[in-house]
Amino acid sequence: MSKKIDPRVKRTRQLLRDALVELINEYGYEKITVQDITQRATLNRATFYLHYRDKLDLLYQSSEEILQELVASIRPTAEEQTNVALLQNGEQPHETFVQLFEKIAVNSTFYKVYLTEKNLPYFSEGLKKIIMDFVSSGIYLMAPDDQKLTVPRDMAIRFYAAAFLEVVVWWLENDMPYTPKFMATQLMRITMNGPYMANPFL
Amino acid sequence: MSKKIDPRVKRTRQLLRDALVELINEYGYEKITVQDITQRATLNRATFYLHYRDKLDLLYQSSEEILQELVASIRPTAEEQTNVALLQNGEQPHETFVQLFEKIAVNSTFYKVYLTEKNLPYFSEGLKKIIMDFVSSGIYLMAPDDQKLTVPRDMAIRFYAAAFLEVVVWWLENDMPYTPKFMATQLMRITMNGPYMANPFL
DNA sequence: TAATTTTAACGACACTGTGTTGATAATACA
DNA sequence: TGTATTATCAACACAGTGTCGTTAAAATTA
Repeated sequence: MSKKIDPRVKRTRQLLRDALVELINEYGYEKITVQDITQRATLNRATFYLHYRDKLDLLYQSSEEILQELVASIRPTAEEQTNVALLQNGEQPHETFVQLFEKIAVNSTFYKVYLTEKNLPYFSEGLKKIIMDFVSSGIYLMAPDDQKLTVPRDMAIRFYAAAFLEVVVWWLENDMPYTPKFMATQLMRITMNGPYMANPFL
Repeated sequence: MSKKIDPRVKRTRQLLRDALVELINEYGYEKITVQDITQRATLNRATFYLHYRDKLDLLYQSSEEILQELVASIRPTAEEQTNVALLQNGEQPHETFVQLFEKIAVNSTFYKVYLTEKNLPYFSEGLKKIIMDFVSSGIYLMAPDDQKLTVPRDMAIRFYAAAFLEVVVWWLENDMPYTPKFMATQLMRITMNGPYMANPFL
């Protein structure tokens, strides 16, 4: 049951999504109107409403599409899901996060706009939730028992998810000065060892 | 040179700011209009424009006021600013963060609305910047030399600032289940020791 | 207290952007 | 080729904005 999509529909939606990214980048999400979007996409304004309810709906569907694609592209290896030793090593990058940075690097122009634009609905929150899932299963693997945690579990999950997301944004804002692998290594180091080098006098 | 403020002006602005918080809490920032705000404040719509340029301007000035008040209320002790030993102890809460949580607790209804409302302009970013300053000076005190850091300095600052902010939001969303002192202690523990209890087999 | 200044209230206005509709033209597909 | 489907276009009512001129109320000053 292959449902064929009218190529005109596909074309129109792509034009609208591309126009949205461009205009957010140029003027910011709040400033732009449906009129602006359709004008940039060289489409009639009424056509917009044949596909999306409003500006927010267009943004939401665009965001979902990209985030779903990200999740689908990150498949943790079976070994990594069970091998605790890999996670314990503070110098060994976590493969999931290497893939995360790599995938973002491929679509970096898109991610940069959607993540660095302040107060853009949905996208940052959506990515944070995805990262929370990764963090949550990572912590569970290392410490299935709450007593092995230094702080309440849900606090720890949100602590690191927000921190990781912020580092991703930092990386994009600075035009990706390091490789995905290096970034994943850094995240692992700061998480396992904290901000300071081990103090021999401690 | 004491500049006297007309009490009518003070009253009007307070009414508008209170109405804004209420309506954000009830309907969300995006949904509400200047009309709604003045109606809730029992003021004429034209009066609004005598004091603020638009809805965003009202939000911005309200946010600035609260954040300035927060900064002013947090005065680090001289000892804390120089005594590295206090910071090194992972079980001793940092006094700055105790005060931060305490101040937020006092105005918790306001902070809860402004911090948990998604995509509210200015406020979260403003608080994050304030926390970044605290984190930055804390890290500088512990590690004035970059070689003593596990990751690049600006990356570490943003990592922890975002993480701390997220924990504050988590605390408010869960209706402050722990005391400010406990929260500050938790932040210190997870920062210095990481998420997992020290492993004797490591 | 009385006079003067400042601010709020009110009604009206043009303007922008929205969401929809009905008719027509263009495109896709069987 | 014929039949859907989709896009275009002009027009419409509507909601919200920002401003203006006038009038009323309140605060400050003499």
